[in-house]
Amino acid sequence: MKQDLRVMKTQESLRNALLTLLKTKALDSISVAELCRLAKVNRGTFYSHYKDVHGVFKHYLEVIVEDFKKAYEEPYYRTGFRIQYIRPEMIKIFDHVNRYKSFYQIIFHQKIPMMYYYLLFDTVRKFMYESLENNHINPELEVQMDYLISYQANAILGLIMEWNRQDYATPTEELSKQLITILSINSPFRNKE
Amino acid sequence: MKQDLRVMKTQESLRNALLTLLKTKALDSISVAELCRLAKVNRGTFYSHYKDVHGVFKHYLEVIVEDFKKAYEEPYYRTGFRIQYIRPEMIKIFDHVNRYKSFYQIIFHQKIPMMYYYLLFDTVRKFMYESLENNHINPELEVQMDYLISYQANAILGLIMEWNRQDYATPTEELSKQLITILSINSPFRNKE
DNA sequence: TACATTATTGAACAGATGTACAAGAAACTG
DNA sequence: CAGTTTCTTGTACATCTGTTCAATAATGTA
Repeated sequence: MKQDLRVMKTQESLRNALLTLLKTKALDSISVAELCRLAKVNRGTFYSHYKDVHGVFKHYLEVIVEDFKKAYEEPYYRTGFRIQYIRPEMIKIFDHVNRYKSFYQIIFHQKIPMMYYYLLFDTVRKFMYESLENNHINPELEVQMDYLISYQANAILGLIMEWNRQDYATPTEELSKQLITILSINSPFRNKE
Repeated sequence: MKQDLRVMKTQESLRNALLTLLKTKALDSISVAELCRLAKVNRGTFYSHYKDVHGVFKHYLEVIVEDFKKAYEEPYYRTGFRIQYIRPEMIKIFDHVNRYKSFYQIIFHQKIPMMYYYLLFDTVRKFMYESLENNHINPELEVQMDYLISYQANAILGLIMEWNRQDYATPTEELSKQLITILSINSPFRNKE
């Protein structure tokens, strides 16, 4: 049983309308009414498909997360996460973010709800979880996986947020070089000795 | 020139009403109209003080950030950030978050705008910036301060978010122990060898 | 205390939200 | 192709938003 043609038409129309509106105004300033007017969809119909405008936007995020996963899961990544190999892995991620920066700018915006951030956070966490499993590291250390993963995953997102804050001025190559340097620092705030 | 008494009364009334409403419903479900009804403040008056309900909530966040800073800036913290001394520093922060967890639960909620997260992020970044300056580390390494700081600051927030996700089940002592262990791992995903 | 200043109120407005329901239109199914 | 199912539409309603404005009340000050 496939999708009803009318449903597909309605949703596609709303998605196109959102893309059009996003060219000229911020996501959080787009109302359901405005979106429906442009898409020529009855407002009642809208509410039978989505809860709010974010519901429509979420569709794009799913596409992006899909690309994110693809960028990450290419065969040679499965080699692990050792520091000397981190560059080719990360540059792919940074390339991905760079490719979709117009969306990341929206997602990271002050007025946008945390839900999108969590989607990214969870995606990165899942990647790291798999990496850690494959490499079964530090069984002697008493670290709760969840904390280690959340620490590392959010650190990467912190890097990307900084990149976003600087309007993606840093080239991806430079960014991954920065990451390598950061990772090579043993303890984050050690003194020189 | 001090504040007008009427202004103070209005704002206090709105703040109290918000606290009352937060006991029974989520921040994002509280409308300006409802808040004003409970506070017995004219809606027009509301808009001459705040832009929306978040404007009122922000006041509490300022109080919390103030406490955060106090928790961080106690004299002996100025000793630096070396790994062996990180425990007493961090436990204070974790204690702070634990003390205000009902607020952090709100801030970290899916539907809440990123603005509060940025406020935390910026606060932690500022702390780290000062720590790094005092300890003038790795001048030989070519790291852009901004990236290093955003990486580290967001990593800590990742830890706190994970704590929040687990409903603050982990005791603060255990959490700071986890942090020490994580920091002691040289590269985040090194293989054992 | 009297006066000038400033804040609050109430009312009104156009537009938005979220929900409901009957009537009509479009799509699937045999 | 006909019939049934499902979706969309139009309309309506109560409530909320954000803004404006004149009238009124409270405050600070000379």
